[in-house]
Amino acid sequence: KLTKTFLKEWLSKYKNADELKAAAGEFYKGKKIVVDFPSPNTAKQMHVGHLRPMVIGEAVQRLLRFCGADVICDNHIGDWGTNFGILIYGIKTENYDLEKPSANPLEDLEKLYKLGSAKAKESPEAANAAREELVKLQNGDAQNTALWEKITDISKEAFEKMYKLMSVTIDVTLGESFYRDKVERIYKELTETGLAEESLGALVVFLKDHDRFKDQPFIIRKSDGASNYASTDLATVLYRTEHFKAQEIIYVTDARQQDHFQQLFLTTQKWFAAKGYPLPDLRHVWFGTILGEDGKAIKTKSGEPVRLSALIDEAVARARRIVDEKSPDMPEAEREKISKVVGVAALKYADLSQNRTGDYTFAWDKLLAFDGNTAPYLLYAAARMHSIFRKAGISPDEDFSEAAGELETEQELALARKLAALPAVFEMALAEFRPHYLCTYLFELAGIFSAFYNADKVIVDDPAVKARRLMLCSRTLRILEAGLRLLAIEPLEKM
RNA sequence: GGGGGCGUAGCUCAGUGGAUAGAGCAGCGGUUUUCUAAACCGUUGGUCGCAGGUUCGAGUCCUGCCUCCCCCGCCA
Repeated sequence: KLTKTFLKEWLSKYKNADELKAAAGEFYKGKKIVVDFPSPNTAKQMHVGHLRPMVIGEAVQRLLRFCGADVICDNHIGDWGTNFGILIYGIKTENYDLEKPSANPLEDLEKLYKLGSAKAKESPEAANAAREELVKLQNGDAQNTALWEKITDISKEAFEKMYKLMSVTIDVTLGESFYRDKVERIYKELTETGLAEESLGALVVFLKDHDRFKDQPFIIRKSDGASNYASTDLATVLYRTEHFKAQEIIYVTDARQQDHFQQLFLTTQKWFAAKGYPLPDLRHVWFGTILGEDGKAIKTKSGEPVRLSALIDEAVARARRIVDEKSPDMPEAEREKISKVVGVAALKYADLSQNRTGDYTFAWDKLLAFDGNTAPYLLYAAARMHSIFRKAGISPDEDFSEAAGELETEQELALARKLAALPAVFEMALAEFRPHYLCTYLFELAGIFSAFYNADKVIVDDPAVKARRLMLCSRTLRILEAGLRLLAIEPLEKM
């Protein structure tokens, strides 16, 4: 039971995001953490499958930073592998000019890959030619290297646009190609320490004291001698430990990779222990699948993954229709800006508000519903708070605590109690990196505020009542906005 | 066969061993001369997949079973 005095003191103490951050900074105080996300593959357009790693990863990294961690967001792109042989083969057989301007170069590359892939399936000659292109690339052939670099540039440029649109933070981009020359050391050290062994021509790790992984191999070098996901991931752990001095590494990927990361973590533990390397905390923050109405992973009618850009366009268009309907008097430019913010925010929030370990059903109506536990509801609540201060001609940054009288009404107390509950929310959201706890809190906060807003008028004659209600509005606004920003949603002042 | 996840109101989902299991949507009924009605208030709706067990107390922990989704040697 929190007394009125305690609540008043709490509200007087934590006035804005900076003060909350200073207090929250104790949680992770200076801890060096690498967050691995969203890590897409190059030469492909982003699709609906990239939504979750982007929004969950970004929310997690922002929460960590807010709580005092020293974070590096490392975008571990898939820019190396067997598929480049087929792609280069496709580019060459079609005489495609990568320098030629195109409305959607990534879409062109996808088509070329499909073409090359189809040909390689049809004829052994084509399959061989594709393999040769790969070997040439791997051996540093000038022409193929130039093509590969251009493909990477085109991909990165397209990704940058998406990151900007989605407010995704990238500190470094060290993809799989970066670790090309770093895998030899992995083979050597894992063999030396007796962890890796030859099996069916491949180099594999069997974790002998593990019920399952004693028989299920962790393949770290393929039988053709090439590296794979496991090799580069091992090299990456080492690099992050040695170069970044990472104390914790967080991988944000889908649930299907759980076995991979368990094997990676267990192997790393044994390997680092044998070599005396400092072992960072290794965490796999995994998430479920976005399902279609049929209960299967979402696809378009033709069976293709839904483009992320198409999803965003649709969200913004739907937001626009609502803005036009609700605020017809607003200037065109402002309606456009609000639609963009609301549409993207709705898309992100629909994902973040779900417990990440479950699958969830995608439905346009639900994803873009502006009722209930959604971004528009929260944004609207914040906009109304701003409106109060605008109408009153007072800044929300003023300190109202001196003039504020004791909290009185049921709604005032409910709001104050909810505000003071914030620290527990951080604890919960961070314990297992589940941003939906923060979403639930913000939704409840906005709901209690709305009830308060309806029941207790803020701009009243009594100066003590007015001051304490303005104080409540100011604190609610600052916490709501800070919370939205942690979810990478930029609040609006009007809508 | 082994492993992971899911199963809670008509639908979509929350739920930290603790009180009479919650929200949104849908349904029904209200609220506006008053700071933005994208709001608020009230109300209908539950064998928490099934069966045992532990506990003063289980949606939550343990065991077994069932449905569905996913993973399990050269993709990432």
